[in-house]
Amino acid sequence: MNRKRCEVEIERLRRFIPEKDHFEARTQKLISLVDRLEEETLSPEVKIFKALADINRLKIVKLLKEGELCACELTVALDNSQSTVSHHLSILKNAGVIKERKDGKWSYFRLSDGAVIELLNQAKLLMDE
Amino acid sequence: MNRKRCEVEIERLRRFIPEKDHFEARTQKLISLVDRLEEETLSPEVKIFKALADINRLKIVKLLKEGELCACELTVALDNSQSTVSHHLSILKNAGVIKERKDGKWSYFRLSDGAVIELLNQAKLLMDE
DNA sequence: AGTTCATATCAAGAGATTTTGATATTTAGA
DNA sequence: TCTAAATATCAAAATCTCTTGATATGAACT
Repeated sequence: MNRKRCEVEIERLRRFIPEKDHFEARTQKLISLVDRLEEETLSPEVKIFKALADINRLKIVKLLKEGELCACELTVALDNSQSTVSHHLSILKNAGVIKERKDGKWSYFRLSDGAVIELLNQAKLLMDE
Repeated sequence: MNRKRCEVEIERLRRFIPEKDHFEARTQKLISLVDRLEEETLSPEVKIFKALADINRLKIVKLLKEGELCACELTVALDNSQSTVSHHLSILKNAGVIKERKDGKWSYFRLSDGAVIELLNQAKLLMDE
């Protein structure tokens, strides 16, 4: 969002809003808010939400709430192909939602933080409301 | 996930795990967990995460944290086309993340609940960790 | 060393989402 | 009633994401 364009737009919008002072305040607030929204800050957040925005990955996360599981157990549980599960696990790991521990030929996964559970709880709260 | 297939898999896995009793307990737990994961319960949650899994929609939500804004203000702020913003707003509304109030020819949007802000806070917590 | 199993990676196809431009709908005001 | 503005909707193109099947890698066991 570039500031010049925004100011041009303010001029345009100004014509349609009766209380000019109030409008002035609104758009000023808007401009400063947009300026503070940096894409670099937002993309790790998008990554987390993207990671949770899939039914298979959400199932994985819910299974891991109860404790550590290996990739092979998750493959059985989800009834998906091995490569699909591996792909989903890498997306979750990449987003920082889960952590991996290797033991011989097995890979064990666990939730990386209690914040994940809180995230799910808040989503449920919003859902039920 | 069907139970019979799961039990066949247990037989297969049993051969690779030394402590049979421990394994038995693990897989039993796994079976009961999977049985409790219903797709119907999970999809509204997926919908919420999908709604937040886009940089433009996340920007909208962050702008709305500070208060109500109309669609035209959001269009200016996001520097996107009118139809794109309208589309993103309808996805957020549909997921229950935002609420709409119509006033004349304007549509004003606001976060539907404090849970949305908490959701973002938890994501940030996870991100920073 | 050779085999087997667990997991990762890759390329291709199927499917979903996002953006765009055009066109509708609704509301306010002349 | 006519016009202009705000928003919604639609179809098509562009872009992602998911799944699959094939193959690669690396650990454990013989």
